[in-house]
Amino acid sequence: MLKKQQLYQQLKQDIQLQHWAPAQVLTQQQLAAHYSVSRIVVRDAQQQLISEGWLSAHGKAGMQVAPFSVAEAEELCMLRLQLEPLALRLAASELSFSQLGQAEDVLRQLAQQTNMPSYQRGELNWQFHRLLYQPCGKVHLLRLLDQLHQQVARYLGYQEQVLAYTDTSAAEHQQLINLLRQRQTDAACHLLQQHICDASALLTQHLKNRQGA
Amino acid sequence: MLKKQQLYQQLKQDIQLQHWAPAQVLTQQQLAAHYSVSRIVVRDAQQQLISEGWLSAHGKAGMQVAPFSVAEAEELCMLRLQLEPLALRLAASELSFSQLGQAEDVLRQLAQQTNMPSYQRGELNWQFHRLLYQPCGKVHLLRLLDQLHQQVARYLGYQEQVLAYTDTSAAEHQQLINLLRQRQTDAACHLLQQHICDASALLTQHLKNRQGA
DNA sequence: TTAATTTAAAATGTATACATTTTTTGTCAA
DNA sequence: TTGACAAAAAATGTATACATTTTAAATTAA
Repeated sequence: MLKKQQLYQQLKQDIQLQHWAPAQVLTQQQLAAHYSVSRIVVRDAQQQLISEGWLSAHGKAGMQVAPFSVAEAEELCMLRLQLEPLALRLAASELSFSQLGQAEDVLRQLAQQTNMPSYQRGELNWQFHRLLYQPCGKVHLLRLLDQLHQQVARYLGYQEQVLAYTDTSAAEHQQLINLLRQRQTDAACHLLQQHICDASALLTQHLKNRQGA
Repeated sequence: MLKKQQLYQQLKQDIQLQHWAPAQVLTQQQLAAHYSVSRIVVRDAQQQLISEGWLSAHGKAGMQVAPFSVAEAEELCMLRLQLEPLALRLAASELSFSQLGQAEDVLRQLAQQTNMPSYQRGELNWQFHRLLYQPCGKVHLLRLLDQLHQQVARYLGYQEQVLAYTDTSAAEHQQLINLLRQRQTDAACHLLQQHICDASALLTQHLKNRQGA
């Protein structure tokens, strides 16, 4: 087992779940002690997390957990809005019925297992979207979308129910599948755009309220 | 002086200039010896370059210089085509006359100093574009565009004159400035789109010819 | 000769140790 | 008290050393 990769995953998740607070300053030693690994391992993970935007170099000493900002959240949503419909458009003609079925399976999971922790619900939600984009075959685009999703996920604050998977969302997802199965690509892309747009508005409004409080 | 950062820059440039060939497999020790640093330093740089797509993990041992593929080049161009006009649109209303003047200065440099090595011409060309996007204020988008440009730059193969800065390109750049100065945002974005589209076509065609030869 | 298994070499992952830089603390003078 | 300067503590950058894994080689049996 590669400790490096383990620590990378763990640390990223801990940031995502806000076990390390936004804007908090961490030291290599602190993390090495906390996770019981040597500083070398911390450095490797740190490097990767910095270049993915989870951490930022903090002056000459220490690293800072990426702080929250409404502006950044809006930017991330904007990028999703720009790129996900593109990915879907490229993937649409390649999407096999079996793949569409797979995506539907994920939807069913979401609908049935209602007592799942919201962290997992978020993951499943992305898995659904990801399955639809996958066949576009653009590695850079897909990697980028993965990163965007993870960054947005930070802002969702998984303990909140407000932004969880709603009935409306479920219906839209099903409709998306239907459109794709009928090869109505334009309509599907448009629906997706609307879907992301709504989710973005919900998120940014929520953040603004929270900031005010 | 941080050796880590130095090596990162140097190694990236060496890959860009194809001193390390595409698809070549490198070892940490090899690089440590070649650049006269310890393996730790190599690891730090390696990690960063992997997550930016210059290198890829190669099985369990070694790293591979990202190979060339026409498909990847096309994808990178597509992403530029999707994102740069967006950045320009967001920046357009914020662009001050002084900033437009700065961009024009870069154009003049390109026009006058005709004996510049093509590597530097490429850099100046990007500097011009970058100045126009900067005021959009979207850090993720700008970082992304920087990375895209650098990756595309690999494919340009700076020794070639074919893809160098042409008169047509110069004229289009100037026209872009004029449109922006008159706040004709839509026209400017459209011109930019055309500009990138042409450059992309030139590049991919060139790659396809090269592959056939 | 060839295939397979064992053995040696090399490369990476990780830890520890040292050097340098940065930050903090503490003392002393104004 | 405050400000500046010096000393010490802490954190990071880098190197070396060790352990583990992976690759290559070599020896042996069929």
